[in-house]
Amino acid sequence: MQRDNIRTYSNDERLIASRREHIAKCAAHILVKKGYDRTSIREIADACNMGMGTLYRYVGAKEDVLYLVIRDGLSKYVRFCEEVFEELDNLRPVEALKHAIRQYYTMVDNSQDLMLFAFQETKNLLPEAQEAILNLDRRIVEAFEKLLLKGCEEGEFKITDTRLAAHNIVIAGQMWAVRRWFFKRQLKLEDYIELQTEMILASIIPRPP
Amino acid sequence: MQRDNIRTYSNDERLIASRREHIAKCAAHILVKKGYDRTSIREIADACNMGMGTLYRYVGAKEDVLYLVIRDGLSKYVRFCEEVFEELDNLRPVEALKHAIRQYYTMVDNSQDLMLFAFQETKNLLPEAQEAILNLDRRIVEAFEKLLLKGCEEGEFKITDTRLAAHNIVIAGQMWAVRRWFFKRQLKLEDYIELQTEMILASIIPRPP
Amino acid sequence: MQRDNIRTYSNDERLIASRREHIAKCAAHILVKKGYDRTSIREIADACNMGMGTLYRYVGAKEDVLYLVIRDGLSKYVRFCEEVFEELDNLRPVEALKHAIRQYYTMVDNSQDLMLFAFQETKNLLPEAQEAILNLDRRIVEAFEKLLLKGCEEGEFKITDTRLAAHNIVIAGQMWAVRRWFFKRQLKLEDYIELQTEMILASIIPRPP
Amino acid sequence: MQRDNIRTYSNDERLIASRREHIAKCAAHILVKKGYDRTSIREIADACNMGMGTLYRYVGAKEDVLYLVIRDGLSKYVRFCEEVFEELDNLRPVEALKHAIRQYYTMVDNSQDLMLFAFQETKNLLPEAQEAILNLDRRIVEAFEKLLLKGCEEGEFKITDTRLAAHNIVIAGQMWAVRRWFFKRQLKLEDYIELQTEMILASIIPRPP
DNA sequence: CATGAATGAGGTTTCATTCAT
DNA sequence: TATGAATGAAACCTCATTCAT
Repeated sequence: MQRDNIRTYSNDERLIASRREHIAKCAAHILVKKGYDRTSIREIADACNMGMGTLYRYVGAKEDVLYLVIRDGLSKYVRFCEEVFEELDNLRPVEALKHAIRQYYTMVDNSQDLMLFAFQETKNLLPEAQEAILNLDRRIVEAFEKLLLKGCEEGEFKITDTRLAAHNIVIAGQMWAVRRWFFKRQLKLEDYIELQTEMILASIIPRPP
Repeated sequence: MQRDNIRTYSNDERLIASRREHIAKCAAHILVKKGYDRTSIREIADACNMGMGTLYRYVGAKEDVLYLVIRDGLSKYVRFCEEVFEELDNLRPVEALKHAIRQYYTMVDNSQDLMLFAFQETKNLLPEAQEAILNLDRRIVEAFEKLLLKGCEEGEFKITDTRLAAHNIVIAGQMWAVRRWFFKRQLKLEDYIELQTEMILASIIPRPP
Repeated sequence: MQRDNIRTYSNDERLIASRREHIAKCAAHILVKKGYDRTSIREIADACNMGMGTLYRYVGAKEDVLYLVIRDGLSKYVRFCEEVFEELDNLRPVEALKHAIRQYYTMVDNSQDLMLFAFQETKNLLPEAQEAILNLDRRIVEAFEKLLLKGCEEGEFKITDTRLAAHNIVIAGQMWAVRRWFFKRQLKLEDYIELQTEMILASIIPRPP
Repeated sequence: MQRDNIRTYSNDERLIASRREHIAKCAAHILVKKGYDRTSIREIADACNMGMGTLYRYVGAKEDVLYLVIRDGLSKYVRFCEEVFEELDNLRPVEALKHAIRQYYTMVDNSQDLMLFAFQETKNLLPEAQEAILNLDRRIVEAFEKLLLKGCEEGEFKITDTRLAAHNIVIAGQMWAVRRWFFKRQLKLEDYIELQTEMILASIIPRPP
């Protein structure tokens, strides 16, 4: 796996895909909870209601499970974002951005553990797999960038580097998960969204001369 | 260690401190390069030019080496920042902030690997040790907050939540290390600093009515 | 193990039991010969014709091997004694006791090494496991006590404290194993049995007024 | 040591002897409490208020400390017994034996821990050292045997094998230490002495025809 | 296709002993 | 003479992976 040319014992592509999805679903919880290195294959197999041998029919190495879990978890949200953002097309740019930020930050809040996990454990993947994960991240950034570009075109935003601006928006969202120890005591998600939105808008809405 | 009341076999506080510093210095490179879980005690000891037994005279467990490395690396920069920021006192707030950002981001750039490492591996520490590390982070945030508050008092900045704003500045800096895969291909540090400074200022400098 | 609720990786109770028996059998010789602390897990595994990992599937810690060996060895003999003593029911008390002593002392002689081993190493077990071992010892004492009590009832013995007397009989037998260095040079088992029997009887057969 | 031809760094025989006595005294408690294998040289040295290096000036190996402790502890009591038994010369044999038993059993009771320790750990000594320890045991047996022989000569005892009888007396005493778990719950030392004395006498006092 | 028993390399940690000071 | 820092062999134990069933 990971390289998508993993040696597998099965030839039924359909079965393989479905089993891998099952694995990604079931292994997520225990991996996220215990950490990659501290979770054994046995525990993963148990969590998947499989024998260890069976697990290895659909996965080439432990690392592959990690990849499946992260990819499955993140791509779900990427797709969700892309769909949601699509629907914002008929809103004014500022409104669209506000909605997008809210959606994204809420989504991050809902899957804090997974995000943090992906942040910490992606390093354990092979370079190719890492790249695949990072691409998911890129797609989110690009989705925001699209909104920003549209705003620029319509003259509502003034941004030197839209890619960077989009990036900052995404980062600020992820930080809600990664640095929750910092915020949680003094800030509610709702406040966080509001404050960050305010700051973001302040930095991209052109000021009168 | 970690709790700073580790069982040690030596009573010479001076020696312990110096050896631990040595360990923090020498272990950093290999730990950062290979990752905590993939580096064995034997490798760490070798990197420190010590026998394994000697290492364990100054450290209660492998985890302690991780703590030493992270704490040593980060605290060096925290102290550096605090000192540098002190000297910005006589500058106008905007200038002071610009300088501070430049200093901090440059510093992050210089110790990219360590920052990323700390980000990914702090989770392996005991809660108490984690807290100690996070406190270092807090001090940086507070140092920036101080600058922002001064700017607000002097009427040059207008910020709803200075803590959050300071936090965003720090995050953006750390992101240069954590997400270098994202930037490196298209942005030089100098550009990054300039662009981020621009966006940050835009979000905190009050606009004329 | 030891507590009989050891964490095991297998669920097949039958297999576990059979493997543990195998371990008890195979590990006995080397453990008895080299001593518990001086025998490594690797040696034990070799003696069992197993990989170390396999050994640990059926045992939670090295200590458990010790428990298995001692329990297996002793319980075999306890059962043997209880069965043999049962058959002495129709003999006159004096004859029954004589037979019992002979049987027990002979048995001790046959398993000298194990008895000595059990004596010396039981201290390494967890309290619960120690208790289990000591209970085996108690059963032997009780078996003898039953014979003594019967003799008292029938007026053939006169004993102030039957428990203590039974205890002495057992001790004298075990001493043949524990202190063989003392006896072996000057006494054959046969002589030892005869002399001890004589002294024991002298101390419990009432003398005519 | 042990072989009394240990390589030592000192030439001052007097100093060596005094240091070794010191070691035997100071190490006894911790060794008895924690067991030989579970006590480290460091702990022993600490207990002796010495550096580890210093300890090794007077001792050739860890085993030697064990030997010193056991020999020192036991010989103290052997000498005590021999002296006490000497003073019983003018008593009638029965009375003398009664006193001797009481003295010995009481002594065992006072040094239960050491006796048990010696019992369990002597096996860790070199054969020569084991022999030295066992000789101490022999001396006690011989002391009792002397009393028994005197009684036989004076016609008050009738014993087939005085050595064995003496041995049984000693064993019964040591059992108070070794099997305290068995007795302690139901028997006080005083009772134990009385009962054992009764049984011993019954087995050696000739009965009228 | 499914299973889990078996494996042994390799992990962390301890400790008896030496030797420079 | 006294010290204790340094050492590395060897201890116990885990676990990713294979393969016979």
